[in-house]
Amino acid sequence: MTVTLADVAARAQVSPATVSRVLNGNYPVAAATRERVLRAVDDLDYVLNGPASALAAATSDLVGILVNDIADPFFGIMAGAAQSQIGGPEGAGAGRAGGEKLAIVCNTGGSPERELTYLTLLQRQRAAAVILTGGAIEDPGHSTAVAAKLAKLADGGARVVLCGRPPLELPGGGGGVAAALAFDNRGGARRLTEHLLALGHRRIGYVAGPVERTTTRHRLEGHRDAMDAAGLGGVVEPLTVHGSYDRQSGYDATLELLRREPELTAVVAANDTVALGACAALRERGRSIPDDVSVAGFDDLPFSADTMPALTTVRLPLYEAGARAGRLAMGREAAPPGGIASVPAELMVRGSTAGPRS
Amino acid sequence: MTVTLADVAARAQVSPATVSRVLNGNYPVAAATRERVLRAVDDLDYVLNGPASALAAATSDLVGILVNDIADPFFGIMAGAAQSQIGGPEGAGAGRAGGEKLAIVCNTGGSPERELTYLTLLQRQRAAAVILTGGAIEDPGHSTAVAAKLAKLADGGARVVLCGRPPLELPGGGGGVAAALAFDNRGGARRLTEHLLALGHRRIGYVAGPVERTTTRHRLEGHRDAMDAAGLGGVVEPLTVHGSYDRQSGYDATLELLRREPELTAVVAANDTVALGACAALRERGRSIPDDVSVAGFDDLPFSADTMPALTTVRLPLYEAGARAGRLAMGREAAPPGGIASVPAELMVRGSTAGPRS
DNA sequence: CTGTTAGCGCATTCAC
DNA sequence: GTGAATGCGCTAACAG
Repeated sequence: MTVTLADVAARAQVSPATVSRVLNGNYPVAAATRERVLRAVDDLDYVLNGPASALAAATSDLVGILVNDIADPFFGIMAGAAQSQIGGPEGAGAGRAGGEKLAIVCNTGGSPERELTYLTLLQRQRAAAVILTGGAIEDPGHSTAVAAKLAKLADGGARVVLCGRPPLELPGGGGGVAAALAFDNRGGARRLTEHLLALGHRRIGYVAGPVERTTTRHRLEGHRDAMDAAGLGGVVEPLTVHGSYDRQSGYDATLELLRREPELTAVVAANDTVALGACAALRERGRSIPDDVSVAGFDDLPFSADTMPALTTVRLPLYEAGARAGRLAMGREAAPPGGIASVPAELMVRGSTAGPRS
Repeated sequence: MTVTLADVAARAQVSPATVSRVLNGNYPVAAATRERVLRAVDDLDYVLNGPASALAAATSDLVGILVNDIADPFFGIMAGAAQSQIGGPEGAGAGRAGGEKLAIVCNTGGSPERELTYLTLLQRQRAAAVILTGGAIEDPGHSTAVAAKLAKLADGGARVVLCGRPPLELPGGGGGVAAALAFDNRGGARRLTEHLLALGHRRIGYVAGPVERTTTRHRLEGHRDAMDAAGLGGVVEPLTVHGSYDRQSGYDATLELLRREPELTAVVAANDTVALGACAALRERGRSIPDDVSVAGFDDLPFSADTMPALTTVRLPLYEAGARAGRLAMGREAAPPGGIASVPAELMVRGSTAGPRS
C-alpha cells in the first residue's frame, strides 16, 4: 500500500541505508548513486515517514510556536514571521522528502492549562524547537510548571525561544531557554504617557489588560512611572480599569472610566484593539476624538494607521522580532549576550492625540 | 535518561500493553490497575513518545490547518475556531499523556509551493486530519497537484476538510475530501453591489484580490451579476483593479481607479482590509466617505464596525464555519449531504455607504 | 481483563 | 562509499 524506504532501495538497487543517507544528506554518497536513488524516490512518489524517522533519530522536524490568541494580528504577525524563517524558503522540489522543518502554531487562547497541554504535546512529539510568544501568565504555580516543562523540553534537545515575553524569573535562571526577546513594554508605555502629559493632559484614564499578565503589568508600570514623575501618581489607581485584550473590553472599560471621571481628557489603552473599543465608547457618549478626549493604543497593528483619526500608539517591531525568534529557534543566529535581548518600542504620534480643550 | 512506557509498566507491576491501554483508554482495564498505572505515570513524570506511538499505530494525533496568511484575522479567526474544537476543552489533567489531538496551523503565505510542501509534511507526519481554509489558487497544474496530494492524504486515513474553499472541481469528484464548507462569496458580493445600485450609484469601482484565486473570482462574479442585471455590465471591466488582499493594495488600486474615473461614487473592495486602504486613498484625495464616495468591504472583521464611518460589508460567519470544520475534521459531526455545504453571507449596511451626491 | 509476541519504518553503528 | 544488522518506543493481534 504505502511505499517505504525499502521499496525505494529495491528500485534503486541499493541498500536502505544508502537511501536514508541521500535523503538526509549527512553522509557522503557517490553522485551516481544519489541520482539513482532520487529518481527512484520520484518514480515511486515516496514520502518519508515522519514518525518512524523521528523515532529512530530521537528528534523530529517539528517547531512549535505558541500564541495566546491566533485571531489577534499581534500574534499572527509574529507567528507568520517566525514561520517564514523556519518553513524554509525552498520552493524548489516542493513535494520531495527533504529535511525541512515544519513550523506549527498552537493557539493557547490565553489558557494556562492549554499552554501546558501544548507544551506536553510538543514534548511528546519530540519537537526540535519551541517558540513562546507574547506575555506570560503571572501565577506562581503556573510559572513554575511552565519553567519545569521548558527545562524538560530543553533537556530533550529542543531549543526554546521566548518572543515578546520576559525571561523566566526563577531561582536558578533561564532553565534551558536558549534566548528571550523581551519587548520594552515599560519604556514604550512610559513615553506614551509622557507624550500625553506633555500635551497638557492630567485626567488620564488607563484601560489595562488582564491582571495576571506580564505585558499588562509592564505597560501599566511604564504608565505609572510617567504619572509618578509628573506628580500624578494618585490619579493612576482610581483611573485604571482592567479587562481582556479585545475590543469589547476597551468599550466597557471606557464607559466605566467615564463614569468615574466625566472630565476625562485622555484614554490610554492596553493595545490598539482595545483602543478601538475605547473610541467607539467615547463616540457613543458624544465625545469627539481628539478634541474632547485623546486616545492612544499600543502595538501599532496595521489597521491603526487607518482609523479616523489615525491612532497614536507605540510601535513594536513584531515582524522583525518574530523572524529573529524563528532564526534563533533554527540555530541560524547566535543568541544575544546573556540570552536576553530587549526589543525597542517606538512612539508613533498620530491624530488621535492632541492637547486637551482648555 | 528518558522514561519509557516499559519503565512505567515495571513500576506499576503490569505489562507494557496494559499501560498503553490505560493511556489510550480504548480498551477495558480494571479500575484498580488503571489507578496504579496512572500513579506510576505521575510518579515517573512520563510523557508518551508521539513518534513511536504514531509509528506503531500508523496514525498520529496531528491535525493540520492550512491558512493563506496567518497575520490576517480572516484566517486567524477560522483557525482559532477550528482549533477550539480539536485541542479539546479538557483543561483537566493538563500535563498528562492522554489522547488529545494536536491542532497545528501552517501558514502557506499564499504560495502554491508552500501549500504543497505543507501537505507533504503533513502526509509525512501521518496527520489524522487536514483543514484547508480560504480561497484556492486556480492554476490548473497546481489544482491537480493539490487534489492528488489530498487524495493520498485521504488514502492514508486523514480526514480532509475544506473551509471557506470551494469543492475541488475535478473530473472524478472530490478526491477523498470529507467535506467542503463553501462561503457564498458570489451571493454576498451580488447583494452588496445591489445595495449600492439601489442607493443610486452607477460609477462603481471594484478593487479585486489576486486574479488566480477562487475567492477573488467568485466575489467579482457576484459584483458582475448585479451590474449586468442593472445594465451596467460595461462598467465592470474598466473599473476593476486587481491587487493582493492587503491594505496597501487597496490604497494603490483606489488611486488607480480615481485616475481612470475621477467621478467615481463608490468603491467595492475585495475585503475589509483592502477597504481600509481604499478609505485612506480616498481621504488623501480629499474625498469624504460616504458623502463623496461610498466604500464597502467584505468579511466583516472585528475592526470593521469600529472604523469611522463604520464599514458596510458582507458578514461571513468565520468563527462558526471554522468551528464546524474542526468538528468535521474530528469526525464529531456528520458531513453535509453531498459533502458540500454553502455558508451564507449576510449584508451589513453601515455608515460607509450612502446615496451619491446628486 | 491482562500478558506475550511481533513488528511499524527508519537511522545507525559496525564491517567490508 | 556501501551493505548488513540492531533497536528506537510503542500498539496490535493473539492467547490465556
